[in-house]
Amino acid sequence: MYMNQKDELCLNKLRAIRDTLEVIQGKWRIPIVIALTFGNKRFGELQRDIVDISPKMLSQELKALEMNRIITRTLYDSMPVAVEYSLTPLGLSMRKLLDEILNWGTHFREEILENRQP
Amino acid sequence: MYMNQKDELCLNKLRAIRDTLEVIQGKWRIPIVIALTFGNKRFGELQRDIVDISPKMLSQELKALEMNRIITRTLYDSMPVAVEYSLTPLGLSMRKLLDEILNWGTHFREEILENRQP
DNA sequence: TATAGTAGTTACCCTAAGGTAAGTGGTTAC
DNA sequence: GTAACCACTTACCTTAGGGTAACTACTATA
Repeated sequence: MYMNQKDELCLNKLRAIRDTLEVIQGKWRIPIVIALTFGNKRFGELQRDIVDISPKMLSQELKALEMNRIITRTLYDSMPVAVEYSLTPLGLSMRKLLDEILNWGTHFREEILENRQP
Repeated sequence: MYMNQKDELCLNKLRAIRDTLEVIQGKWRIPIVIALTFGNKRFGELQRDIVDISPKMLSQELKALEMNRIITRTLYDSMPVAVEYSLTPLGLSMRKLLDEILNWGTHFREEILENRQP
């Protein structure tokens, strides 16, 4: 069986979409990225900024974001030890995507609320 | 404790983001929406277009999308019974969002592959 | 010496997401 | 009459995501 161009294009699109979703999916990754758009932060700062996140989830999601090259972990060999997290260029490139997610979410809520009480 | 404007703005943003993620999250919702951007489709057509989706998942996700007013289900009282799914204006308004998800996914893949063999 | 802050880790648990396989009730074509 | 298409539904199972609580190892301060 041969694949035509349309099928191949479609598969590429779905793959790109899955890639994005894999990176942004979950409860905490976008909040972490957004927190870091306000500047580099340390583990404790992130924990205080992102209300309700546990150290386990924060640590786990930071590792995943680092593996995906969205953030960088910098260890300062000071006493006591300090760790700083920051966005990579790839992380910064999520700006437009995050804006669209935000915009559509706002639009969605307006539409739903609007149409609930006509 | 009072909340300042910055905190409130941040909470609104996170809520909007959670709203969007709730709608697009999961393995099948975006593929379904994308399939419907090519035109109205019937259950069986969707099942054939979206490779690997089971009737259970398709039915389940269609219901969720309908509840979120992203798609409409139209029953034609013909023999045999025909059902057609189509995007609502709200569903159509996801275009830019989907484009950004697609764009960033493509960019992400390029960056990752690029940096793997420098 | 006890307390708090640095940055996490580990063990355990529960729920939700998703997959598999089979069945349902109707119609139409062979 | 039986096979196949339409649009699903149901029961069952496995895995992944996420939560809680306690613990680690080190340092600084009262």
